[in-house]
Parts: sequence; structure tokens; C-alpha cells
Amino acid sequence: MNEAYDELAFEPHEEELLSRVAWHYYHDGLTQSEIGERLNLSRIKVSRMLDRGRKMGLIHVHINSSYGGCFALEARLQELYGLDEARVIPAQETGNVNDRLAEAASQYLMGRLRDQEMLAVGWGATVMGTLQRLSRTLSYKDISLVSLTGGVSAYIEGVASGRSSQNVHLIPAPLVVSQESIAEAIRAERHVVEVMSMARTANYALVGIGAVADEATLIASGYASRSQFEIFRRQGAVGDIIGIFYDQAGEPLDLPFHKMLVGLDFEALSAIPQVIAAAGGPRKVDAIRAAARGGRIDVLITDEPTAQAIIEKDQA
Amino acid sequence: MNEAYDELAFEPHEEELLSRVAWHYYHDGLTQSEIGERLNLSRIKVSRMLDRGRKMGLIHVHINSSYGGCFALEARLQELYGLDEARVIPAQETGNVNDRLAEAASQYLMGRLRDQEMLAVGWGATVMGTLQRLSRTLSYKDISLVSLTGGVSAYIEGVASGRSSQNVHLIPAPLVVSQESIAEAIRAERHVVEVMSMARTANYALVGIGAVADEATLIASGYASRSQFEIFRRQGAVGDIIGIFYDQAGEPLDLPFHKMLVGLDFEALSAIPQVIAAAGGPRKVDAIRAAARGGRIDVLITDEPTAQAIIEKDQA
DNA sequence: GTTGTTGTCGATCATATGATCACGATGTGC
DNA sequence: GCACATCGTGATCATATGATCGACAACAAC
Repeated sequence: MNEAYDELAFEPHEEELLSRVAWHYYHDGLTQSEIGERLNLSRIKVSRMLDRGRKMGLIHVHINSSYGGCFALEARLQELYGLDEARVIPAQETGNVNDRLAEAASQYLMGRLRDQEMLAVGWGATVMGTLQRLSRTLSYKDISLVSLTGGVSAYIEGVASGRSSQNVHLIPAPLVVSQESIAEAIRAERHVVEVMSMARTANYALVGIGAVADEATLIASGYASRSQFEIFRRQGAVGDIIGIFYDQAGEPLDLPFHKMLVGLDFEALSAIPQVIAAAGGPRKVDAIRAAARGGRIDVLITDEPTAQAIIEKDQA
Repeated sequence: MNEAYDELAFEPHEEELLSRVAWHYYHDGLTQSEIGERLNLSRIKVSRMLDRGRKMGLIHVHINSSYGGCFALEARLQELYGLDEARVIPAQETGNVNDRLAEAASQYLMGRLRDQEMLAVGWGATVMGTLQRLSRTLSYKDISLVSLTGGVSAYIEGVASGRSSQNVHLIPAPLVVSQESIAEAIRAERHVVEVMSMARTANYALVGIGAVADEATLIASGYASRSQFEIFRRQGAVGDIIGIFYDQAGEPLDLPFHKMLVGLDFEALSAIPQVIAAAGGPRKVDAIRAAARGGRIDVLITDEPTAQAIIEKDQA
């Protein structure tokens, strides 16, 4: 029992009055003055009673929504990792998690993107889904799109269709090539250089977070092999962002694979004012956690169980 | 599904925003303007969202107190029986119910009694307890006491001690006498007439409610016998107030016993602006219910299980 | 006793809130 | 096509609320 607790102690009959005041205020919707008249209290006293009631937890506000529990997690994530913002979508049996994350990410961006701004996008299934949902907003607000890496043309095109192409700037190359020398040559291409330097000026970057697991999209799409992933794992990789693998602390590893990538590096990514990551699922817990701890991202959009798991691991 | 319900329907993404607004408002304590800035909404829109959230039950305020459930019962009692006011004290294992009722009644009166007012009091254990707790307030506010019936001198004296006796007016007689003729004679006594006419001018009447049960204080104190009670019961009596027995509808019965009482009748009692009854316990459920239905009382102070039982019986 | 401390109270005032109004967008029926 | 109703929006304004201040009472230390 500390002093603060003692200060909040009260007489039993005071609790009765306090409860009554709270009841009238919240349940009956009376104003503080009306309550004062009924119970022979000054308006200001009623105000103070409500204040005390709230402070001591006598009055409890419950938000009756599946989102309810998520906001606490969001606040926690922001606090723990110094994020600008966290969005947590509620656990739900129905529906694909990635779809719902994409929905949430697109909503976030819709509210954030201003006219004439530029959005740089990374690679991944969630990013693609987000862009599809965003397409209307993009044209409406005249948003420019630019790619952070190669290999995005495949899915960007659907989004870009029907829009003036001058607002969409893609790195005309695959995400990964087979040899370092080829990657160097591509990175030296005028067009590639232009797009990459443009990407550095974007207002926002939207990226996915990949797990170092056999189910990763990088493997599914043929950009990497299982055996490579096994090696990455042994070197301490826990996840990747735009093809760059990092360790538990979120620090990029020194892998040959990285030299064959066509795209921005972490330094350039961090220079973008706000890096927004949308990722979730049990497999990605460590990847997301490391990215957050290393400060690789500014905004995290994830799902409730994943957020829970991330926080629990850092609780100890 | 009625129209009102349809009107309150909303899109899933709207719920997310609504929940978020509510969270910031109630949990984080932000003002509506601050929330508007964060979420890019006009202040007025935030206000309306909160309004909708409250109306559709998304926002639920819980009063975390043993009194919590009681207020609903109070509202119900007031509504069902047209009471000016109802007070329900929470169920509690510890402590005598009558003591706690007396405490509640005295608190109610303390808040209600104004300087120079007059309080008429009936007969019974709860009334006595209430007066004992009130004694300080009575002298402080210069309240006059007057008895509604005979037989109160025994316990009034403790309360009146140390106070100028001119403020206490007792009917100098027992509650019940053995013959109608004696009662008539007593009622004709100048002093008795004076006190009784004074009682009619009281601002408040404080009465108990008795059950027609063998444990009644009337029997315990020797004013009535078990066999009499048996007869009353057969005639339809469910309870008594100031010695007058009434039926299920709260209508006074025509009993010889009443003719032997020294005190006011129901008509005179009802003429007092506010009749306050304090009574509780399982045995008294029917007695209280009938009194309330018959409009015998204006204010009821009882306990939670009793209130519950009373309401349940009238629900059907 | 004085003095300082503490807490409570209500007066005052700046701010937060919600009611009302008028406008414009949208959809509907004629 | 044109009214017409309906809804959402923001502007404006009255009201509700809570922060601040000084006055005052209760109380402890001296």
C-alpha cells in the first residue's frame, strides 16, 4: 500500500454517493448540474467526484468491440519500440490474415496520404494487396508510386492501369539476379538509377516483412531457394525487408545474396520519413520483432495474436 | 430487426474508426479536437461518432461498485410504483440488514431535511435506529420531531436527550390499548390531540413496514399476539404501517385492532408531503410491495434482494 | 496560544461539448 | 429533365465541464 493508494481510500458512504453520481451521469445522461440539484451538491463537487471515481477505477469504460483489446496492444507496441504508430487488427477466424492486413494498411495510407505525395513500395503479397485496395485513392489524390526494389512490375501493373503512367516509377529489373556483376550492371543503368534516386525522395515507404521460413514468398516465387534460407538462418537471419535479411537486433547481415539484389539498402530506406510495414502471422513474430527493435520501421500494421506474441517475448 | 436497428448498422471499417475514437476519448482522455487532429476528422464528426457509439451500445460504462446493480432496481421501483424516490442498499453478507437500512435512511434524511423542518416518526426497530444516527443532524439543523403514534417514548428519549425538549413532541400513550373505549378516551386527551394535529403538519413522515409474521416487533414487544396475527392474516393482511394492517392492494383492513390504536390513520399519514419507509428482509417482501402498490409511501429504502423480489413479483 | 500545513470549498474563467442551422451532395419519384 | 426528401457536413453558438485561484476550516507542531 503506497501513499497514492491511501489517498484514494474513502468512506463507505462516500462510495455510495460516488456511485450514485456516476450512475446518474453515465447511465441516465444527466448533466453535473442536474445531479447536483438532485443530491444537494454543488456542481463543482459533482465534477470532482466523477474525477475521483475515474481515477480510482470505480468507473470503468468498456469498448464493446472486437477492436477493444487491440488498442492496448497498439499502445504497447508504440511504447516498446518507439514506433510512430501501430495498428493491430482483431483476431478473427474467418478471412485471410493477409487480406485483412492489406485492408488495414490501405485504410491507414488513405488517411495519411496527401495530395501530390509519393509512396515507395516494397515487395510482397501484403504490399500487393494493399496497393490494389488503394488504387482509387492513389488516382484521386494524385499520388506517385515508386518501387523500392526490382521485381514489382508484375503486380504493380494492375494497380497502375488506367492511370497516367508518369506517376508510376518502377525499377525495371527483377528483385534478385544470379550474379553480383549483373546486379551491379543493372544498378548502374540510367533508368534504374533514376528510379532509385526518386525512391529516396518518397514521403512514405510501404514494405512487407518476410520470415526465414520455407513458406516465404521469396521461395515461392523462385527468388531464393530453401537451401539458401537454411544458410541465412544459420547466419542468424530472422527476417527480411525488401530482400535484405537481418538478425535478432534488426541489423542487416553481410550476405552474398544482398549483393545480387536490385533495390535500395537499409540506409536509404531509413532515410524515407516514414517506413510502414504490414505483416502478421505466427511465423513472422521474430521477424517483426527484430525489425521493430532495430528501428527498421516507423509504423507497424499487424494482427492481434502476432502483436501479443511479440510483446510477450519482450516482456521478460 | 426493426428500423431503429437498421439505422444503427454500420460498415466494418466504420466500427474500427468508431472504436478507435472511443478508445482515445475514454481510455487516453484526449479531447474530441485532439482525436480529430490525429485521425483527420472534424471535431464535430468525432462528437457524432461518440454519440453513435453510445447509442448503439459499443461504448459501455460499468460502475465498479457493489452499489452498481442497485441503481437499476431503484429506477425500477420508482417507475413501477410511482415513488418519489427509492434507495436500495447492496446485498452484503456481513452486518445486520436493519442497521444498514437505518444508516441509509438517516443519510437520506440528512440530505433532505432543511432547517426548521418537522419530521414525524412511526414505530419500529428501523425507525429507532435511524433516529439514533440522525440525532446530531436533528439538533444541528433545528429539526422538530413528532410522533405519529403512541408508544415511541421509549426509544425517542435517547435521541432527544440533551436537546431542548420543545422540539420533540410525543404522543403520551402506548401504541395500542386493550379496549376501544380507552383508545377513544386517550385520543380525546388535549395533549394527545395537540401532538396529533402537529404531526399532520410535518414535512416528512418516517415509518417502518411490518410483516404479518410471528417475528414482528409488534409481537415481540407485546402489543399484539400471535393469534391476533393469525386472524389478521386470514383477513388478508400482508403488512402494517404505524400499526395499521393492509391487504395486497395496500388498502387498510377493517380490524377491531385498529380501533384500539393511538395514532394517526392512513388518511392523515398520506396528507404528509413525503412518507418515507425503511424496511427490508425476505419476510417483508409482500408487505413492502403492497404498501408501494397502494401508494402508502413516497420514498422506499430497502435492500437489494428485497427490491429484486418485489420487482419480480410484479413483473408478470 | 501561534504558525504552518493540509484539504475542502465555491467563484471565476477558459475550454470542451453538443444543439441547431444552413448548405451541398446524393438519391428518388414524378 | 425537375422537384423533393434524406443524409452528411461544417459553422455558429449556448451550455457543460474542468482548471485555477483564493478563502476558510481542521489539525499538528511548536
